[in-house]
Amino acid sequence: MPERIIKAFKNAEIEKISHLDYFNIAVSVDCVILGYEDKQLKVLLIKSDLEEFSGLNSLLGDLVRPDEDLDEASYRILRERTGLNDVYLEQVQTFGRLDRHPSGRVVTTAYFSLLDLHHHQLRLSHNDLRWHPINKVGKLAFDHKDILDSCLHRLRQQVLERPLIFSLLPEKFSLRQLQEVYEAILGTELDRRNFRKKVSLKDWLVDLGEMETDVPHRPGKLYKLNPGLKKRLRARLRVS
Amino acid sequence: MPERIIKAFKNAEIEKISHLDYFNIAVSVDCVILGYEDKQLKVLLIKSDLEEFSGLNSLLGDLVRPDEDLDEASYRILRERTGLNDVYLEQVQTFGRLDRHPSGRVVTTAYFSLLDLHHHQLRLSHNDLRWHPINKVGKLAFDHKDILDSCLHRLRQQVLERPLIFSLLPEKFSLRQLQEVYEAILGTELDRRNFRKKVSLKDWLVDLGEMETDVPHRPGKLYKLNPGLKKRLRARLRVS
DNA sequence: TCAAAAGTGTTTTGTGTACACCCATGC
DNA sequence: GCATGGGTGTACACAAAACACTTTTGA
Repeated sequence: MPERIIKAFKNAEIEKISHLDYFNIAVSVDCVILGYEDKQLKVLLIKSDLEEFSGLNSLLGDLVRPDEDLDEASYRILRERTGLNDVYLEQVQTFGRLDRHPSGRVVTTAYFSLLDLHHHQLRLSHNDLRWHPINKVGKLAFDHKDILDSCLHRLRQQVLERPLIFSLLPEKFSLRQLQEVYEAILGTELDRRNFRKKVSLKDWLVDLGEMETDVPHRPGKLYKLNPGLKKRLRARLRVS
Repeated sequence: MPERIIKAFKNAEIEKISHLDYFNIAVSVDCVILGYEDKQLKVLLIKSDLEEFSGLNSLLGDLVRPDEDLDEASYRILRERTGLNDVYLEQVQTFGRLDRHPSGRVVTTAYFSLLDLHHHQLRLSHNDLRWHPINKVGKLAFDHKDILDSCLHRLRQQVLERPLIFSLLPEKFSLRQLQEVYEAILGTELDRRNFRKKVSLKDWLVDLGEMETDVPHRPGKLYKLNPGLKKRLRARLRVS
């Protein structure tokens, strides 16, 4: 750890231990990358390449570089792993248990991200990357199950308040699709009439004047997210 | 940074830069320690001892030691600064801007803490520690104003949902005192009848069968926090 | 003509808010 | 007896929840 930082936190005890190799704490970010498919919420996981966790999956993370912000680091991971740039990302919590990483002290900040799993630009970086239905995620490497749970908890808290959910859908979608995404996230069934009423009271949607095609039943109207809200989402993100 | 960690995150680019001195990122915690006095919410600040911020106040923080958890580090700061051990503490957010610390790269995790400013065990560690009404906090050192704001935002979000507020009060309190704390936190006035109705519907309070004394008006009943909830608060904390 | 989902309104229930009067105490 | 806050209940508005039938399309 650089001398200047130690001096800035002037403290005899720190000076004593600061030169020990083990004093350094590594900083990483882990991304809970969520998508939606087959009426299920899915999370992108990779086979862990650590011996200690052989056979287990883990979230996508990396060490934070010295020249990048925490937010930037999580955007980088997303970009490297999915090829997507323009996605929703939110910091959730930082995990710092002493024994959370078998190779040493690593403090990690968790982010969740919502994206359209069928986006034409989506290119998974690696064969060992797979989408897993969140209801079927078993044991994960590290404390990644805790991280996943805390991100899902945050997502459930926020999804009714703020128009996050649209990042999971293609640009054009029907009200049924939208409702199914909510049901997948919240794990409950919703009443169709009440749902439509509630959504129509917010200013979230724009009627495209188009209809579904290729459905084996009466086609529904198609909507898109109110373009004014996209900006607000980004602005909100920048605050953190 | 230890070799083992670099190997665990196997990545050619990291290996290249990992031995540079500046690669190391320091990890700190900062505590927004809140108390309540004179119908105002107050935050404990200290005069910054960095030249770059001379004349400014800052939050209480310290580097995280290699052998302590993030949560432990924030408890340690609290203990060192106030002498109090048994206080409410919650992690809020992690701040990692590149230029947030003038001496180098420091990523900090923010916690807020609620305590009884008149607790008999409270012993401030330092003469430069002062309680500042949150409405009169001006410019702070580092990004500490952002940190304070984000903690206050979180506190306001949570205070109606969960029985956090009692940590700010002495063990015995009247409904008026309780209402005044809510008003100080939320920055609004509340209707007394509606407030009492709302509180009585929750299971938060136990009627002590005692009355206020030494008040120049009709004395009110005294209450304490339902003891069952103290445990829940601690349990909740442990999760993070 | 059948299956599947679209689309639409009313009633009930619960919750939040506004508001006014009498009571107990200290001075 | 007056000032101060304690203690209580009711009416209204709004939001959430329950609930059923007709319509449109493709197969």
